[in-house]
Amino acid sequence: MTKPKTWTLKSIAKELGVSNATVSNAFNRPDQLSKARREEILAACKKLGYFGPNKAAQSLRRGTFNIVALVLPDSVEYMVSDPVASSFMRGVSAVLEKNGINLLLFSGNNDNLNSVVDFVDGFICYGRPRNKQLVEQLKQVAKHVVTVDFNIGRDASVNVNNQQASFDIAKHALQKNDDRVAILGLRLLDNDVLCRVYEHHEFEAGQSIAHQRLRGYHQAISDAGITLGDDRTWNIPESSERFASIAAKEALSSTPRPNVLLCMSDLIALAAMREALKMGLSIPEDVRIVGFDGIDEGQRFVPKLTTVHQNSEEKGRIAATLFLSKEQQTAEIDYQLQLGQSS
Amino acid sequence: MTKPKTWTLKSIAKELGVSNATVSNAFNRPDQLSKARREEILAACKKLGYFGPNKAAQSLRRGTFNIVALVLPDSVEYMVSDPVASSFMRGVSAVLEKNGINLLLFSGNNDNLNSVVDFVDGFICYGRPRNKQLVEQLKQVAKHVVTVDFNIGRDASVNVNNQQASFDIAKHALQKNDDRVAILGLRLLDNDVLCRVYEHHEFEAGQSIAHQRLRGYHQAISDAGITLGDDRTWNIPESSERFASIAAKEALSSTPRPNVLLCMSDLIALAAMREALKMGLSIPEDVRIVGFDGIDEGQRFVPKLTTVHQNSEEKGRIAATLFLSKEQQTAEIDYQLQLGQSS
DNA sequence: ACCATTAAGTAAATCGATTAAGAACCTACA
DNA sequence: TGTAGGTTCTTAATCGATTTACTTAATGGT
Repeated sequence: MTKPKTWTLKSIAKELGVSNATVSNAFNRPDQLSKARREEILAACKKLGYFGPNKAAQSLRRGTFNIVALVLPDSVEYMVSDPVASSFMRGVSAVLEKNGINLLLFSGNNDNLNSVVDFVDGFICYGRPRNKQLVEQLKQVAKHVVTVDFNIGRDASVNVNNQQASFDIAKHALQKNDDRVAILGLRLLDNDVLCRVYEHHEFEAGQSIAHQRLRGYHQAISDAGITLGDDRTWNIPESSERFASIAAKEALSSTPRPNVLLCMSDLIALAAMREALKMGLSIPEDVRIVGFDGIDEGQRFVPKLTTVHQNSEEKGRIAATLFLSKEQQTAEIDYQLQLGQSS
Repeated sequence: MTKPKTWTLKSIAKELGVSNATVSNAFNRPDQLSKARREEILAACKKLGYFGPNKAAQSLRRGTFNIVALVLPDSVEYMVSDPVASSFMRGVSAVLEKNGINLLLFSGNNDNLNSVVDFVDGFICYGRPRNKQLVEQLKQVAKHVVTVDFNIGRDASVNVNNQQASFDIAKHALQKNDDRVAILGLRLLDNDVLCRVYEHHEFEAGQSIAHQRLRGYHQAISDAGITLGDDRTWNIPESSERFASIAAKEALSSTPRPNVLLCMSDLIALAAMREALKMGLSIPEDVRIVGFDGIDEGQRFVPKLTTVHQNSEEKGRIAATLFLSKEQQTAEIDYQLQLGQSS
């Protein structure tokens, strides 16, 4: 007498001659019915092929979804390609998975949280999204948010002290006050262009990661008694080999030819090293190059890359844990200088 | 007079003095009401801060969700680490993103589709899941499925001819009939152990990628007039450097020392090359090593890796496109031998 | 003036569940 | 015997929307 080909709570209840509530309780609240009844119902469901309450309906009613959206700074596509970002994702997913929570990838290219906000429990936001609207929406409509590497004054956040770390690595790279420094910056500007940046009034105040790191560099440079030329900074729109190579080539052929290259990511630094070697320069004699992130490939490269290592995976784990705990706090993550032969 | 702090279709309708249906239509079916009414309503909603129908409720009613679950062969964690897998993901996400569809990561460690099946439009399944139950459930309860690199006789699938490709690469690697061959297999067995495999009766019939590739190897080996020793096959449970190194070291120190190493992934092949070099062997003179996948790092390694290149990103794009088109078909993907100096 | 057609909007059923409130029955204790 | 308390189960409201069938009014043709 199996009536519907796909069972619902209601049809099951009718079939078994009990009320809706009883079936629901059998699945959710064992204390609300007798053990005998419960087992009888569960057995019948299994036999009929009803696998339990529909999650979509359940979620609507309960207002919880068992899904968290990971807001990426860029397209999902880009995210998966970036070793640092995927490390972070690895950490996040490990924790969520253990807790039976599903992970939804939300592209930073979207301009509206709206399309997902109604069916997720909240957001983990990895880096300040380019789209300012997203930030506003996170503040206003998100049920729960953990931000990473930036802050919106809501719920929790996890950060690395980018400015301090950049200061440290730059200080290490700089040796004499006649060093010729150039900076290969990652996403200093909002637009997507690869360009040489001459001036940007937001630099000293901006809260993006790039701006924080830039301030660290600037401080170390001025501490070393060096004056940074106003055409010594490049903006690379994304951490990809293609863009980085072009910028590096340009920087290394600019006058005066830099002998110190401060790179805002390891991917950029590696591309720069490849270009430098291709141009016949030796590292670190002719040019010292330092990176940021601490990806594996940097340690395998010859010469080994000098960089700031941040444990991205740990960062992901902490972000996810913070999310689940619903605590309201700011966690600061450690970093370490990783000294190689590139500087 | 803003009554509720969070608006619903109903409360908005009451506030504006129109019916539920009219507000719904204003958002979804412009032809059902006058232009004037519609604009009036939309403007009012914007002003009051109602961002449109709740997606969770909408989904429940409509039965569509704008979410597709990507079923991974392993944990999300592992997936993000594997360059081939992330390439694939990149392709999938690029297409989905363009179509406004969200991507949910579903770990292959889950033993039950149940937790997500009710709120996704379907599944893209990357490689046969270890968990047989998952396969059964995909067949039975999924609204729509596209399988990749395996087949369940439902909806669509996309495949590479693994057996042919493996045959080709092995044929290329083998030169004389006294070659001493060893195979570093990836996930030949269901369990998670790193081991030397002496015999496994499913090998010749199995449909997993590993089994297909193994058959290709076997065929090339026997075509070359070589008899493969029954202790010349290793099982590596996941494509990670750690496991691969151990297996490679073992294989290279086994007797008779192999002079041809057939590796089922580039990651494995690279680890094997590192071990071989560490042992003072020269490549390809002492040992010829070939991989499978065609990842970037293989092309940068010295000596350059000889491998089968499969365009994983394209594979992802095709899988996603197939999913969206809802067509029922099987697509076969090209591969190319990529000849380096490692064989 | 009459009927058919179209446009604009509404009432109410429905998607598939959860849960507060209450009914029916049983036990136990003074 | 009456009442308090505890189990066990049911009724019905609710979550936030979509959509079919229907009402009403306006238009037009003959």
